[in-house]
Amino acid sequence: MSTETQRVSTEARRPPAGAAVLREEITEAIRTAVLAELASVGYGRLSIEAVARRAAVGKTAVYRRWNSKLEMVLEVVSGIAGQRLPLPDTGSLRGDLELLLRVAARALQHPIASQIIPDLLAEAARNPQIAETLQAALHGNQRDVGLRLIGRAVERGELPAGYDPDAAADLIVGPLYWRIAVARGPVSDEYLGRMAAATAAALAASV
Amino acid sequence: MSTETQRVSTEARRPPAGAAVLREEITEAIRTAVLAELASVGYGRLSIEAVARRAAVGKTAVYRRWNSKLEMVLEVVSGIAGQRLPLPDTGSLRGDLELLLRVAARALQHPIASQIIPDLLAEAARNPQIAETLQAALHGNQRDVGLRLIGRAVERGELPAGYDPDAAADLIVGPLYWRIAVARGPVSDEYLGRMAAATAAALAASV
DNA sequence: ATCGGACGGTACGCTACCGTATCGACGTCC
DNA sequence: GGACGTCGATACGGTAGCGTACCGTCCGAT
Repeated sequence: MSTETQRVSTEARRPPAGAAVLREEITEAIRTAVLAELASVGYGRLSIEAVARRAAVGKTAVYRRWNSKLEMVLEVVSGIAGQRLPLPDTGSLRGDLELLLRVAARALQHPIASQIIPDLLAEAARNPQIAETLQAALHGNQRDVGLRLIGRAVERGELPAGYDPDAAADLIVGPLYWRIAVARGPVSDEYLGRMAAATAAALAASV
Repeated sequence: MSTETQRVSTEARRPPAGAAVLREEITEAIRTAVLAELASVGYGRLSIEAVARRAAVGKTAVYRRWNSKLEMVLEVVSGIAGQRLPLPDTGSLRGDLELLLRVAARALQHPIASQIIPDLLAEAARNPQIAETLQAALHGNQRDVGLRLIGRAVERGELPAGYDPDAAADLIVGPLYWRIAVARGPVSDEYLGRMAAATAAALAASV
């Protein structure tokens, strides 16, 4: 029920017999509209009608793809948030951190993302479905990255073994998220550098 | 316009001539209802009618106090978030941090706060009025606390002078906020202790 | 050439809120 | 006792969105 989004076709879906498939261009227009609408009014106020209006599409076209606002939003955001980001080995914990922070900062500073992410995170506190989806898409990803990063540092001898990956993630992502999505302060290169140094020290100290 | 919330009486308001004042018990019932409603549906979906229903009060009573949902919410939340929290000097940076984290954790873990705060922060990204209010009430407060805390540490010689208070606030509040309000992980005493140690190290390293 | 299905558009009845107005009941001050 | 203002309650017309059911059109597969 939660994974089955009616009959979305990212590509496939064989035409049953006659013809006519859901047109991908229209699906894409709707996806874009969902994101724009999410950014401008948030999940709570998002309405199917407004999405259809913005996509310049009939309500019918939307309901043909998803049964509800929740289904629609889940499919759209998980498609985006599920992308894994590679994290090359820079040779040092400090370097890995700085790179990670830089990549994360770029992503978080995207105007649409910086509106949608806090909104969905807040909504996740009320809606288990959303929480689950974000958990799978975002946190899972971040935890993996954190684990890899720490694993390397342990191998290099920069950190002792036996680490709590969740606590590490808090230390790594927390300050940046606060800075960008909450306090909404400026994020300079120099700031990211200091942040990386601070985080490296924090990780080393939190055994 | 933004500071004048119609004619709210926290206490005063002299009866003009005849008599009959807005009854404080009712104002209080509405305030409670606003918070409960904010927690359960968020600012976006919050409706005056639902607030009145929950407070077991006529819509009239609400409109008599505030002209709009925005005014109402701003007055209610700033009344709560504006409370300054004292921060006794424990004698060491590490101790001050641990105490601060403990107090903040208690506040953030309150079930109503943990629903409302992320919601309003997300909404603040769209609504300048809300952003301004939260800025004044929350961040101002936190920055002050951070400044005091760092000032003491500098006096003690635990930290070098010339600190960016905003960056310090990111390091102090960020991880905890992420842990509680976003990742929603458990927060044990032991966790807070490790966090305080990590943050102290981070502060020392981020010159 | 025919058929099937997705398309935009429109209309439907229904519900929820909006913000305002008006009502009688009650308390409080003059 | 009279005046006044708040109280809950109810009703008002207006707007918005819901989810469904139809149109007639277009297009690709048979």
